[in-house]
Amino acid sequence: MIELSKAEFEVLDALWISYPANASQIIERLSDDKQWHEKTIKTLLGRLVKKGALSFEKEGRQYIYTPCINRADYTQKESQNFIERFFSGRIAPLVSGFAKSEKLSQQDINELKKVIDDWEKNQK
Amino acid sequence: MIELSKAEFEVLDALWISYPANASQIIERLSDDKQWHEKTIKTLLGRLVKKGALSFEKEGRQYIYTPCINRADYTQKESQNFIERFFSGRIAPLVSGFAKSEKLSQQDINELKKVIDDWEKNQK
DNA sequence: AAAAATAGATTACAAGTGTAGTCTTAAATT
DNA sequence: AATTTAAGACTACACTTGTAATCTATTTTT
Repeated sequence: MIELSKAEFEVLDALWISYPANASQIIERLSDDKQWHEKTIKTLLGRLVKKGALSFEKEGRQYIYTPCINRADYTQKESQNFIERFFSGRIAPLVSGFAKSEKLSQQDINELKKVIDDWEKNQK
Repeated sequence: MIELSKAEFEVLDALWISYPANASQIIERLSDDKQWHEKTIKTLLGRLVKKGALSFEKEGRQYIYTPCINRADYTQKESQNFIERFFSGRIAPLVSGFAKSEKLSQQDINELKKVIDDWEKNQK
C-alpha cells in the first residue's frame, strides 16, 4: 500500500473534498485549518504525485490534480493496520476502550447498532 | 502525549507483557516475531527512556525497566487521535468500513453487542 | 591473571518528514 | 515592451526513525 505521512494525508484529504482541483484550490481549502505556507503544500503535492497517490493533467501552466486512490479504501487499510498493531486485529477492544473512557455518545451507540443491524441483515 | 514510533511501541509492548524486566528478557520476548538485532532493541530502549515512556533501576550492571505509561491509556489516546484524523472523531464509520469490507466476524459482532449492552447498563 | 563476553553509552547513517526558500520560465500587469 | 507575479522544479535543512556498529568498562570464563 502507498504510505502517506500525516501531512500528505491532509493534503490528499483536501483534494478528496472535490476533484479534480488545482493547487490554488487545495491551498485555499487547507487555509482554514492549517497555517501551512503555499510552498509547503506544493511540496506535499509533489510528494503525493511521486508516491502515486495523485495524478494530474496540465492545463496551461497549472496542474489539475486527481486522487489515484479512494478515501474509503485508504482509511479501511489504515484502520486494519491500526487495529492490528494496537488490538491484535480485534475491533471490539477499541470500541470498548472508548466506552470505558466515556467517549461514546448515545448517537455513537445508535450508529453502531445500525451497523450491526445492517451486518446481520446482510448475513441472511 | 508521548509520541512513540512503531518500533518503539513494539518494544514497550514487549515490556507491558510483564515488568519490571531487563533488556535480555525484552530481547527474548521480541525474538519470536522480530528479526531485530540486540543492538537495535537497546537503542530503542534508550529512546524510550529518553522520551519518558520507560524508567529503570540499576541492578548491578544491568537496567531493570518499568513502563511509565499504561497500555490502555496509551492505546486509548492513539485511538482517539486516529479516529479524529480519519473519521472526524466518530467511531461508527470505522466499524462500518470494516463491515463493508467483510472484516467483521460473528464473534466481533457479539463482542460489539456486549460493549453496547454494557454501555447502556451503565447509563441508567 | 589473561582473554572473552556482555552491559550500556556513544556514534553512524540513509530514508522519510515538516517546513519552506530559491531558481526558471511563462503569464499577467503596467 | 518592461516589469512583476505566479506556477512548478529543484534545493535545503533539521529532526525522526530504522537499523545497527563501535567504544568503554565490567564480569565471566578459561
